[in-house]
Amino acid sequence: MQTTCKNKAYLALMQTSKEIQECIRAELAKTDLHVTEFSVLEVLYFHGKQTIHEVAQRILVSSGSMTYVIDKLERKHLLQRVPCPDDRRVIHLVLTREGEEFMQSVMPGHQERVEHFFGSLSEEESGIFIQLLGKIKHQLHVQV
Amino acid sequence: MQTTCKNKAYLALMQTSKEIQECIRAELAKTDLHVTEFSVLEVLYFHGKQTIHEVAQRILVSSGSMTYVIDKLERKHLLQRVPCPDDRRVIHLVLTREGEEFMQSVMPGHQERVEHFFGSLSEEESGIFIQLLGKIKHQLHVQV
DNA sequence: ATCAAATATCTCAAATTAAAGACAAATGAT
DNA sequence: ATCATTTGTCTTTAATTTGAGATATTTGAT
Repeated sequence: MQTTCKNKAYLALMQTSKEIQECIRAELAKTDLHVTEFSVLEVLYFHGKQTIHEVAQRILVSSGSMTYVIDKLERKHLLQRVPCPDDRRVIHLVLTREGEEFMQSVMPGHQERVEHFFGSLSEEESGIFIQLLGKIKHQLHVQV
Repeated sequence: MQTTCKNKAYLALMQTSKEIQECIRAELAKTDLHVTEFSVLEVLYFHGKQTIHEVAQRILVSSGSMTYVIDKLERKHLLQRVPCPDDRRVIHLVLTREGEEFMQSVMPGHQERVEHFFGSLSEEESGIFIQLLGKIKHQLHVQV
């Protein structure tokens, strides 16, 4: 029944991320947004105009889910689909002014919460943590 | 548009865990099991007999999902519900012999994959990683 | 002993997600 | 220029998950 050190790391990683997701969900409940919706807005807020495909790759959801979640966000007037004139297959997503304002009002609290989550880590430890995650993430794409 | 160091850590954590989950899903596709089903089996495999409630807490899914997923696993003869005589509200989950054998056949490959994911980390780094996750996880339960 | 509150599981409806395939547009090889 | 391939989005269907409420049991206070 012995688990290796790597397995411990794996379990800790998966469980911690899930707990964080749960906290974020609870936080977002007040705003009538779900985690996936918020993730889309977050990408646009930080990176500006993006194609649907780009956003999907960043937040790792299927194209079907993207359509669904964009529909909802568009109905809430938080973002807009903008067809790309250069490539007619492509649709860009942009925050509406309302969406921008919404994010500006929500992000401070969100950031604060994130700061709190990682508050027990020193700057140095945060740096190390990011670096280790980078190594792991890189390794994921290395073929066996 | 500047993101803090902690926010980078947060995004890296969430994205890496999601990518890993995606890898695991792809791996499990061959076995006709879904991630949640496998997670339940994993808990039982490592910790032995557990109540439904205990498993739910470990893998962080709702009670409704537990019922659903246990039904499926029971139909596949991989585990059994065993009512607890001491507390008649409680139901224990135990791997069947078939379930035990299945896990024994699958775990080596799974472990190998996990080892691969974390293969770019030294033993020392893995230890640090676990330690940092522990700090973060602990902090999650600290009230603001 | 009684009763309110807490706990463990289940049920069912609604929301979310993924998976597969369809379609249109762009790309690249010939 | 043509055509197969790839890319980006959408549609549809089926599977999964949550959330709220129901039930049964236990616990703890009176």
